Amino acid sequence: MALFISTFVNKVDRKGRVSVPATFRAALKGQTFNGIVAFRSYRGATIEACAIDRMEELSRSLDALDQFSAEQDALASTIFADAHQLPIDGDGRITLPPVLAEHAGISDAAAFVGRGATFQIWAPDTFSRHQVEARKNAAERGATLRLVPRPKGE
Amino acid sequence: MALFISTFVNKVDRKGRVSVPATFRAALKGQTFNGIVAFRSYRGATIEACAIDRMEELSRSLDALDQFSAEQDALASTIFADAHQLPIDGDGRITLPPVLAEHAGISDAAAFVGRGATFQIWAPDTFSRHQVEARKNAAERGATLRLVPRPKGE
DNA sequence: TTGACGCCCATGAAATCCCATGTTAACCCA
DNA sequence: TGGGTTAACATGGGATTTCATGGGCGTCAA
Repeated sequence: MALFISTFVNKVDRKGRVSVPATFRAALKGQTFNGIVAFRSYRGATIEACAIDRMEELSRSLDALDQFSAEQDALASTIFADAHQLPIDGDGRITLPPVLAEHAGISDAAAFVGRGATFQIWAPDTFSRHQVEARKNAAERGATLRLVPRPKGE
Repeated sequence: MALFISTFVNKVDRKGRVSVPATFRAALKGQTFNGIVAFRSYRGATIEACAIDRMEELSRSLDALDQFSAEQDALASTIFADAHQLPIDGDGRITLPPVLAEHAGISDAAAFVGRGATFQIWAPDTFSRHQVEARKNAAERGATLRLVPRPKGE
């Protein structure tokens, strides 16, 4: 299972390219598609990203719903239609599509933020503000987490 | 596993030809039929499309319904009877049959919309309106998708 | 003959690959 | 432990290929 940890800030060059942090690339090894899948977050000014495996899982989950149902339709067009497949080039970089960069307010630098099985891409200053908020929030609410037992065979 | 992701808008030339997005073509590789299967959606002004493999799956699912039932008959005649096999030419294009183009209101451009295992073909402006709706719908209902565990051996 | 269709080629723009460089971090050896 | 060497990585720019798109030509059938 791919694990994305820590935060890295890299530059965006005039072609719109950014290096994907080396540790993230390592986590992506052995996928059927050498790259990431990215889409606009519907919760804020950030880009959500994950490996293609996760999309395959999502697709299977969609198949479990009734084909041609309204629910299936809404989810499919929200998740898959808006996603972008970003291949990683020989130098470990991706090119950010303008739509995504604008949504996140990214211009000359991008912050890669690990979230476990997925990660996010932020404009660095937007992220620092967000992080302060999130920490405060967690402290106030005394957020806790219960560990889920490991599935068999992993 | 074939996965159709993202949205691409391509032009329709005066012969009725459209380029199938390169990534979609890649997802279609290794099929028994080099092309797509397309039929009019009965839910809206769009064309449903998928690989030939998917039709075989649908056929199996259809067999699981009661033979001669109203539902089985409805699906069989809306999907299979209406389906067109559209071969992909040497330049990666298909020719849209007038019946389908008219149903979707497509004239000079077509939007290829990924939905995981399948995709849709829309008139670009019709689709943008639909997408706004779908997003709102998904957000309101807080629609989430329970991830289905990965099958063994994958 | 005319139109539908398949096949081939030309073109411009955009995406991708390739190489060069500086900088930082890891490593090794005395 | 400290200094020097090496390797990994991020980054910039140029070269090359892919891709979408337009058009032409021959074939076949109505």
